[in-house]
Amino acid sequence: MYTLTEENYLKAIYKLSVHTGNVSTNQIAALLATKASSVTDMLRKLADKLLINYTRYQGVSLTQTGEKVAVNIIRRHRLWEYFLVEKLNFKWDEVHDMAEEMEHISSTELIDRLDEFMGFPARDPHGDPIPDCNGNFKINDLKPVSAIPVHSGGIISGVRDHSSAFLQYLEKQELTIGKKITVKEIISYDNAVVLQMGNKNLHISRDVANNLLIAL
Amino acid sequence: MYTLTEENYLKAIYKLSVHTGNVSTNQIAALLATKASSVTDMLRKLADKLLINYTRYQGVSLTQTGEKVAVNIIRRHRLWEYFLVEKLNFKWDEVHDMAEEMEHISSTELIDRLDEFMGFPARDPHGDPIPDCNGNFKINDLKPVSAIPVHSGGIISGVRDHSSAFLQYLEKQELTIGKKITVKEIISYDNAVVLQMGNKNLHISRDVANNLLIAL
DNA sequence: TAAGTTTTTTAGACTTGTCTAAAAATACAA
DNA sequence: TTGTATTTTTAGACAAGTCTAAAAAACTTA
Repeated sequence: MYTLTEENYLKAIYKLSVHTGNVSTNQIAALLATKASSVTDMLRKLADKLLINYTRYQGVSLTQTGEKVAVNIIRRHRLWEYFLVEKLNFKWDEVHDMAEEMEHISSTELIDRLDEFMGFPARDPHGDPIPDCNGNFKINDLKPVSAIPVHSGGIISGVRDHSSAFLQYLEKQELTIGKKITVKEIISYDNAVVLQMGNKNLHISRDVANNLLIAL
Repeated sequence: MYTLTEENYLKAIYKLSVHTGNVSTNQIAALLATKASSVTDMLRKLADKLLINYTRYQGVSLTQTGEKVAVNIIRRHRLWEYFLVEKLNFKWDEVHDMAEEMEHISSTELIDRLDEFMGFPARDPHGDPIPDCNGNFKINDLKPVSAIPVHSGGIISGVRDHSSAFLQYLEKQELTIGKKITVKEIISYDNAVVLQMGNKNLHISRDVANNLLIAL
C-alpha cells in the first residue's frame, strides 16, 4: 500500500505532531536523520496522495487518512515489541530496531491475530499504549518525574527516551516499570532529583527525570 | 547486509539450482516475473559482491557465501510459515505471501529465538525441511506420486507447488500432510492417477500427481 | 522597517532497480 | 557449415529516494 519510506515519514510526522501543532521540515529531517531538501521532496509526494496537509513554508499536519496510517504503524510496532519481550524473552532495550523492521509487514489480518495471540495487551514493554484494531487508544496521561512536586510520587509507567543507553541505565538502577517511587528532594543547583524507592534513596539527573514517566 | 532485491535474487537462484546445475538468465527472469535485461544487471552486481559465479552467456551458480545467504533466507521463510500456522492459526494456503515479507527481517538473534520458541520444528507446514541455525538440513528425499509404481504408496509429506490454488484443492480432497495413500492405477490415456486413501478411491491428474510428494 | 540569520525550497545530479529496443552471442537445423 | 531462432547482453531511459549548492521566503532584532 505505502512504501517503507512513506510509512517512516508518516510515523515521524505523527510523533512530532503529538506534542506540537504543525511540524516543520527541519524537525522531520532531524528525526529521520536526513536532509531538509529530501524532506521537502517527500512532503510534496505525501501531499499529492492526500496523506498530509502541506503548504510551502508552512509546515505539515497529517490528514485523517495519514493519521490512520501512522497509528496503524505504531500499533504494529508496539505489538511486535510486546511479542519480542513477552514471547521471545528479549529485554526492553533490545527490541526497538527489530520492531522498526517488523512494523512494515503489511498484513492487517496477521497483526490482528498476533494481537489476539498475545491476549490483546494494552501497553508495550516501554509502557506505551497499543492502539486496538480500529486505531483507538488512550493518549498517555503519564507525567515526567521532573514535573511532579516534592513529597509526591507514583508508579513508574513509561519512558520518553527509547534509546538502549537510557533503558539500560534504568535497568541498572532498577527503575523499571511497575516500581513505586517518591520524590524526596529537588536539588536547586542542577535540578537533579532525589527519589525514594523502597528504603533506598536514589539521585537522578534532570535529564533522566524528564524522560521517566509515572502514573500518579 | 543485503538489499531486499538481492535477497530475492539469491533465493531464486538457489531454488532453481537445486534441481539443475547452472541457472539461466531467463529462468531467473521467469521466476521473479521480471525481464532478462534486469536480471543481467543484477547478476553483475551479485558477481561483484562474490555471491555468485557468473560468466557472460554461461549462466550462474551460487558461491559458498551466496548459498549461505540463500539458505538463511529459506530458514527464515519456513520458520515464519510455521509460526503463522502453528501459533496464529493461519491455514497452509494463506501464509506464503506473509512469510515472503517476513523472511527479510534481518536479525539472526530474532530468528534463532523464534526457532527455540517453537521447539525447533523440523519441517514447515508444507513439509519442507527447516535449516538449523548453522544452515544444515536434509534435502527432501520425497518422491512425487507420479514417480512411484502402481500398488505402492506412502505418507503424503510435501508439495512442490505452493500456490494457494493447489493447496486449497488438496485441502478439499483431504490430501493433506500425514495421510496414507496407495497408487491403485495409472490411466494410460492421460497419465491420471487413481489413489486409494482409507476406503475411498480418488482420481488425480498428472499435474497434481507431479506436485504431491510422498515419503515411502 | 531594514539587515541579517535561519528555514525551506528549488535545481541539478547520483544510486538502485527497473524497462524497451537493439545488438551480440549461442544453439539448433538442414 | 551456413542460416535462422533463441537467449543474453548492452545502451539508453525512467522512477523513487537521496544529496549538495544555491535561491527564496520567513523570521529576528535592532
